[in-house]
Order: sequence, then structure tokens, then C-alpha cells
Amino acid sequence: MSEEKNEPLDFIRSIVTEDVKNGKRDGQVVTRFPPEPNGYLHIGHAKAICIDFGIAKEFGGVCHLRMDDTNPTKEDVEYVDSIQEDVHWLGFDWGENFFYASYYYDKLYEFALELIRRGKAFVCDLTAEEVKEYRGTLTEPGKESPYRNRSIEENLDLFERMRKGEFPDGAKTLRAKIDMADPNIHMRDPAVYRIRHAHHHRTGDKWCIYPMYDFAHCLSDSIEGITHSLCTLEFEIHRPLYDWFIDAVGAEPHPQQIEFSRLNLTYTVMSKRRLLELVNGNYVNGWDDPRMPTLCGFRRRGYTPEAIKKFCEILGITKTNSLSDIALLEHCLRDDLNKRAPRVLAVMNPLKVVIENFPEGDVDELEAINNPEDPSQGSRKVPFTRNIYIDRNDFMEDPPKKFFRLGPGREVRLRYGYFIKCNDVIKDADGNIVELRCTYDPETRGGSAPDGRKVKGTIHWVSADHAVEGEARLYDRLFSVENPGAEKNWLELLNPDSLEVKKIYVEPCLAEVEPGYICQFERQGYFCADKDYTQEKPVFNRSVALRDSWAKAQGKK
RNA sequence: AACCCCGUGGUGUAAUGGUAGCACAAGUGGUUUUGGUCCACUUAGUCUAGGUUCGAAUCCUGGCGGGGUUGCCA
Repeated sequence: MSEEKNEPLDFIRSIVTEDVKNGKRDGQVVTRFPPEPNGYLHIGHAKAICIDFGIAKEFGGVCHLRMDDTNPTKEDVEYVDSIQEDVHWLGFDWGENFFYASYYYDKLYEFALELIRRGKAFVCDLTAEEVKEYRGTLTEPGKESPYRNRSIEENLDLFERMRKGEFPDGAKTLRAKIDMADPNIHMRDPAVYRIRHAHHHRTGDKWCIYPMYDFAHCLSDSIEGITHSLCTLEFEIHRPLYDWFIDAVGAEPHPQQIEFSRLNLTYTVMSKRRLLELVNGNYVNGWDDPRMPTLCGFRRRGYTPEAIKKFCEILGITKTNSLSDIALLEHCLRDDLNKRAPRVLAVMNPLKVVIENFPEGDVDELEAINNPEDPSQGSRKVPFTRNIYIDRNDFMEDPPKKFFRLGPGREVRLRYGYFIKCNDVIKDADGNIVELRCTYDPETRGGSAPDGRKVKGTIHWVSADHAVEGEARLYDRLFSVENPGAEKNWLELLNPDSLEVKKIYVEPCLAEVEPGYICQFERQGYFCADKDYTQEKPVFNRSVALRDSWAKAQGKK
């Protein structure tokens, strides 16, 4: 009975709250997440998952996971497995409530029979092309099929023979008898069953007729006792049909379909068709390529489930067509990672630095905090030696005004190490900088000077003798335009930078840098992701990211 | 020129007839052993025209704009 007046309720929660209050369906809440196993789950699905599972949980209900597998030609067990894995990874649990629409093929067949017996469906011999002609257009009504008035007995007989496999694909369909003049084209005698002599990933060759989405979905919901059938906006126009089928066969209970807007992200393509094209065309290395907006792609890129869920929560539930800024998603990840990800020193684009007053062969073990945001994560030792690498981007021979890092004659702090001062710049014959000669101040061990003097910059470094070398791709964004989803020639907009392989050098506390991708977050840092990414893996912070940010700012001026 | 849905800062949202608020982004300043984090501040909004009302982002009507719908896909 608690009244949470201050908590704003989105329109779906308002409806559910009202239903529960009114004792509708005994106050039970049962939702479902119903993907078709024809591809991998992407960030757009994450929103639906958060809503479906989230609302069920909030109202003390359950959420089913149901594979909407009514089209055997497009589906595969590979996808079933990945979907389960990804939903679990996000942190949701369907318990015992895992189903397939194909579990209900027998019941659905019975419902179809009932539809025929009630005179509400007929077997139609029109070809696909003819059906299209008869359907009419958006502005003109359709014409009734010449087969529309077959007797119930004949329909029953024909439908039974369809099931037995007496007809080839496309020869006949079972159609609902509704209204060919309905302004909603989906109500103009829609198909209920079609013939498909195809092997189904679960039921094998048992069936050669398969129910259409509109018929199977609402009745599957009813069979499972779903109370609120939440889906995206494109199904809005299907809702009258959803209701019609349930009423027409007299199914109980009658779930309520409610639609919300789907997620769109800037710089990202989201449709399964296009993602499949990226995979099949080898533009990416599979569904879990870290550049993909799939959940497994985000996972490899180092995203946490918490960040994704938080993002979905912030977006809220509305019916407004929207294009969400991926910067918000990145913010959610930084926010999460910042609190818990261990940090490690890293250098990309190494520049050798010789500390002239540090003895050759000596190793100084320095103490480094694992996570400045979380002291409980402890510290580690970092070896300091005469020869180190810093990032090329952290040195400028002719530093402009607001550049705070190393330059000739300047002093900076090596993070967790010493202050160093640049005395000399060594170049090769072509004038490229190949080495820096510096001196360190032994008094500044740990990073602070007893005399109280300050430095403006703190830079990353690794011991040249101890650094672990690896390669990684620098992930920026797969696409280089605002919204490639809207572009016709979207494949040409792939960002070439996303393919660039870079060297990376990290502290010896890491055994190796596994080949993978490096995710770039300006001003926050990079972290490395790979096939077996875990949240315990470190963020390679600062260095290049900050440099790029600075460069970008300069470019603006 | 059909039907349905949706229009609040650049973006995503809150306010359900009573002070237009939050977050991201952008910008400025401060703290800082990550140019990160954190803190403070700034910029910026109810598509439009009428109507109802003491009072409209909210209700009504028209216009304008965006999206969806003509699979034997889901």
C-alpha cells in the first residue's frame, strides 16, 4: 500500500500499477522477452530485456524467456544459445520459464481448427502475388478472396491436408476472415498458417505448416499466462490483430499488449539485417567483434552489464521516436568503471627516455595504487629503471601554452615515480625524435617533492626492461557519421581508424596483453578487451587519451 | 489526398490543469599524483494557430513536422 508519489512512473508502470491495484489477473504480473533466434542480441534488445524483466521484478512477478521460433528458414540453435548467454550476462534470470513458441505447435494447430470451426478462417489458394493484388493499398480497400466462402468442412479437410504435406510451399494458406476493407491492412484477412517444407531447429520435420507471428505470438502469450505483453512500437499496428485472434478462438487469459519506442544509438547501426551484413561481408570479425553493437561485442569491449542497465534505466520508457547519444552510454560505463576498475600504467607510441643519473642495472620498486577511487583494491610494485618508455604524445619539443607535460628543460612527474627533467632530445638523420635524455630527482620518490615544488603534469611510463609488449586495435567508432542507420550507402561509412593496429606497452604486473581491442574514452583512458574479458582487467589510463583530447581542443581553436 | 502513433534545451527524459526540473553533451572556474574523478557555475526548451479555463507542456480543434503500416518475416 505504499504510495511512491515522488517516483515518476512511465506509462507502462502506470498501467501495471493500476492493474495490480484493481486486482486484474489476481494482481499477478507476468511478462516475457520473446526474441526470434535469428541473430545475436544487441543493445536495442537490452532495453527490451531491462523493461520486460525489470517490470516483472518490480511488481513481484516473473518474466519468461521465449524463443519466437515460427519461421524455420531463418532460425538456428546457435542463436538460441547466444541469446540465453547474453540475457544471463546482463544479470536476468528466467528461472524455469524458458520456452519456445514451437512448444505450442500442437495447441496452436488446435486453435486454428477452432478458428475454422467458428467460421473465422479459410483455406485460400491464391498465390502470394494474387494475395498482394487482392489486398488493396493504403488508400483503397481490398477484394475478398474467391476462396473465402468455402464451407467449414472443406476448410477443415484442406487444412488437415496442408498439415499432412499434400501441398507444396506457397500452394495454400490458412487465412483469418476479418475485413478486406479495414483501413488497417493487417486486418485484411491476414495469413494464419503457411506451408514451409523446411527443417525446424527443434521440431525437425514434424511440421510442414508454420503459424504466422500474429497468430502464434498472442496465443503463446495467452498459453503462458502473460499479463502484459510489452513490445516495440512497430507492433502497434498489429495490436488489433493480437486482440482479434485471442477473442476469435476464445483463448483465456487475454494479455494486454503495450508498445514502447525502441532504442536507436548515434554512430551505430542496429538492425539485424545490417549487422548480419557486416558479419557475412567480413567487415567485422563475427557477431562478437568489439566494434559491433551486439551484447557480446560490448562485453568484449569491456562494457559491464551494470553500465548497460543503467543506460537503459536513464533512457526511460516512452513512445517517442528517439536517437540516443552514445555519449550517454559511454558516460554510464565510465561511471561504473571509474569506481571499480583497477588501473595500470600503459604507453602507446613509445618514446625511449634515458634517466642519465639513474644507475644502469638498478631497479627501484615503486608503490602504485591500484584504484584511486577504491583504496581497498590495494597496491602493487612497479619497477623503475634507467631506460623507460613514455608516450610520444606526452612530449612536445615546442610545447604550446596549455601543454602541461614534458618538453625540453621541463619537469614532470612520472606517475607513482619521480620528477624527471628533460635535458636533451636525440634525433635520427631524418630529424625524428628517437630518444630523450632526462635526469630524475631522487628526493621526489613516490611523486612529491620535499621542497614543496609543483609540476603541472603527471605522465604514464613503463620500464623498458620490464614492459610487456602487445598489439591491439584502437577502437574508436565503427562508423564515422552521426547516424549511419539512416544512410543509404552506410557500408561506405565504416571508420577506417577502427581497423588500425597499435603497439601497446604495459607494466609487468600483467602477464601479457592479449590481442584484442582498445576502447577509447577521451579524458578517461583506454582499457583493453579481449575474448575472455573480465571486469577485473585493468583500465590503461591516461596517456594517449588525454593527449587526443588536448589535440582536439587545439584543433577547435 | 488512407489509417495509427509521436512532437518539452543539441540529446534522452520529468512535470497528467497550478513555480517547466533532472541527466548527458557543450562551456567557465576550483580541487587533484590520471588534462580522469569530484565540486561550483553558465549556455539552452514546451512545433504552430486558435479554443476551453482564474490558470494549459498538460484538455479540445485545425495546421506543420517526424515515425510506422501495403511479407505466405518477426
